[in-house]
Amino acid sequence: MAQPQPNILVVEDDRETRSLIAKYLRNNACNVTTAGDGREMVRAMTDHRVDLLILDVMLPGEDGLSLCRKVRATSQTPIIMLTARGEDVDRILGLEMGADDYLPKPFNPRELLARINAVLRRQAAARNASAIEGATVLTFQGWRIDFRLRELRNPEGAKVAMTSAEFDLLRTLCERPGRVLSRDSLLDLTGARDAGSLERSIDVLVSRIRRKIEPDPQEATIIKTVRAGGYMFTPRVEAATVEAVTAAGN
Amino acid sequence: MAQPQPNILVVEDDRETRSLIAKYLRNNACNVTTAGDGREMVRAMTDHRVDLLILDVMLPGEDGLSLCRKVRATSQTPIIMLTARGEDVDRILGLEMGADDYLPKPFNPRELLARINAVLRRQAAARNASAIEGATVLTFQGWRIDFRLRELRNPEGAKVAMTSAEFDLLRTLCERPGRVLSRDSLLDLTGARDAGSLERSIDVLVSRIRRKIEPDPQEATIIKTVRAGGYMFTPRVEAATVEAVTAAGN
DNA sequence: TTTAGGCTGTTACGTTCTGTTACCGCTCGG
DNA sequence: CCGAGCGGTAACAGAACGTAACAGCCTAAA
Repeated sequence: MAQPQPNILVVEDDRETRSLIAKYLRNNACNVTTAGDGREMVRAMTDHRVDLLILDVMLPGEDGLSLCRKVRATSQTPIIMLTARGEDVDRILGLEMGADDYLPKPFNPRELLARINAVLRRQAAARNASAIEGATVLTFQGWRIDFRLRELRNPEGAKVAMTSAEFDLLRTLCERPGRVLSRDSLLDLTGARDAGSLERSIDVLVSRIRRKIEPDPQEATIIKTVRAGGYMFTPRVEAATVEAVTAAGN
Repeated sequence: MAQPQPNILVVEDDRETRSLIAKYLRNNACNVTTAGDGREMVRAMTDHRVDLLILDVMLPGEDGLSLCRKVRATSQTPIIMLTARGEDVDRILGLEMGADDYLPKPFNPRELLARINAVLRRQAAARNASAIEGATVLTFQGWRIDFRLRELRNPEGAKVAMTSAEFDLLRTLCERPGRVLSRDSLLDLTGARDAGSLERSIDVLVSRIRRKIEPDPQEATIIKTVRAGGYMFTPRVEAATVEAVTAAGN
């Protein structure tokens, strides 16, 4: 859903198990990296983006539960825990709610794949839902976009005048950060399709938006161009929902 | 809306899971009470106000679905059900019983918090909407509009003269805050359609209203224009208090 | 009934917005 | 190094919007 080939990091000390899992997943449209312990895991996660973590509970050095908690402290990367025995399951469920799913060994690799897909799907849905449904205010790099008031404020808090079409496009982009959106789908998503418009009009709009929000419009950093692909909104986006609800309530 | 710290009651028999949820929520600006079964739940709910209920499906004695139904019979307290391992059956049952959301175990506490916020937000919005529907007096940004007396007062309390077409349009707009209304539907909603009038007449009316209520008519903030869409009333609208209605009425 | 005054929709004109086009520079493959 | 294709953006024209001005209509008082 998010992307055709999810990046999966397998953390498992037993070499044989590890390569077996990796091989099976690679045969099923996954990019797989492996790590034998916590240190290797950390290195792998700083090296490249990881979409999902498969984490053995029993590991040399720092154990899986502890690693799970640490990962959770800084990221929302989904985690599937592999437990040695069925009896441990309750303990893991009770003690460590940071994991998104667990799988008792021994397991059928097909089931692992099914759970991976389920977790990724759930996550994509949740992220999408929370962004679309609730949030009336999103923030990125200090900027603040308010869908309700249809206004944009820069990091200094000053209002930045946006026209309707510019606002709609920026909104569409920053509701889907990190995804490449084709000109075609942008026309659909902004509802500009009916108004009879060609794909190049998106380029012009992007150019006009960049002039307003990019520090150096010559070298775009917020809205990146993907050659032959479309555009991508790159900053991390966060919903300012909680503050908004609280503030609105009073 | 009710308050910055919502009162949440967690009903879950497993002590460890219960205290973990409670701890996490307390760290995230919630007042939490806990109960281990249905009886404790009822006692907690009579003791103090509960803004949201988190209800495990599997409970000793009366189960979660049954409790959910009973609560729904007498109150509108929002409910989030915790279901054992993702059985769709539970989900459907739970939603039919009147739960507002469900969450399959195991779950990420962040997700629980996100759903809590979503449910509370939804409820606040619904309550506000129904309050607006029946109200005879609405307020926004200190302004006060009284449908019965057909008068508008500014934040200083001074009456602002409105013609009846202006009043009808303003009323129509501020009864539907945050929604883009097309010129066409505005003609319908204000009942001006019969009077044979073109869509541009809405523009003129909006312009006249703005001159009376916008601080800077050049840059509208209360009634926003959505190009090729229509107009939107942006301020948060609240139904005036009962006392205020009485006072104003006499 | 007449008349004055206010309300309302229509028209017209200036302003702003937006899609289209054209031109130029860049990138990539050869 | 070249050519083809892609993207950035200035310039333009058409559409949408804001609003002043006007004329028809209604109401109320004389």
